[in-house]
Amino acid sequence: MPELPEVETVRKGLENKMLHGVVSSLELRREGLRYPFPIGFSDSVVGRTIVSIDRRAKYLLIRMSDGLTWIVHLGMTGKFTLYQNDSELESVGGFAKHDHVVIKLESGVIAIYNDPRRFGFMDLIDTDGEQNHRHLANIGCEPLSDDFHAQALAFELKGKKTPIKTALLDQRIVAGLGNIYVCEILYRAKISPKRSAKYVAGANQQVSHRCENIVSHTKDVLREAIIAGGSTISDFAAVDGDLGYFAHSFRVYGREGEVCLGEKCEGVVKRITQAGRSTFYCPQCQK
DNA sequence: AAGCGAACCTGGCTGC
DNA sequence: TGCAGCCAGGTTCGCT
Repeated sequence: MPELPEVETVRKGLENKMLHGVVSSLELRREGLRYPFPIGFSDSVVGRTIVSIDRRAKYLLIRMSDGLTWIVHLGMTGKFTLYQNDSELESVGGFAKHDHVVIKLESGVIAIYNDPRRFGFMDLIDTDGEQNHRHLANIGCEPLSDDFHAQALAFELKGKKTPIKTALLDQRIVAGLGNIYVCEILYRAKISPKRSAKYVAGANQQVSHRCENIVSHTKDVLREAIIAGGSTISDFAAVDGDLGYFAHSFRVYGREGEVCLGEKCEGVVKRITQAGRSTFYCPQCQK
């Protein structure tokens, strides 16, 4: 389910209840998710302290004592639910279908990872070797960091024939954008998703106003979504990273056949398929 | 080499 | 009520 803002919301929720906690048990209720769990998973984690919880792109990085990092990717349907203690878990009827991983802390807190489609995965790595990890090695810059600016984006897009929609979904170009937010960003930037990346990058030696547009709208959309996620989960009991919190703010995604929300635009939102994914856009105001 | 489509899974919704 | 078909927010693999 989650794109960058949802993963960030989950990160905050876990941090709120689990930071500085010591893992007392790890129960794996199946062999793996998308990939098998790492060998010796439970033994490696039990007894360690959670030192910090970070995020890179859509990856959660749970930093454990003594240089171990626990990587979690939520895939499409991964979520965590947190309970204060055993009795709180029992009060909701215990485990649910697709509860795959159960983390218990010495404080009594329980975190349950649930993932119906099992596109998510978990892995353990040495924190030192993080740059070399197959999933983290080739990821582009964080869109909310100062490194993400118009020149940097133009450099990445330069010479690419692929549509801008597909390019922005490429995690090597920018980290953490997914299908929904890319649609929303291009809508706000008034750029057609069908434009080639190189067209958006513009001519050599100049900073494309289109890239500036995309960068500023990217930061806006992500920040708004993170705020929406954070404000909705007042009590962090469940950290499900559901896009529902921001869904009412979608201006184009999922609005096929509806009138464009743009000022004075009478266009109708269209849905097309690009690289196997649905793209929603307004052919009238996105040029 | 870049750029597609398919594959990995389950569940929810639509239409017959 | 049942069932087939299509869709889903991600990532990787393999073929052109």
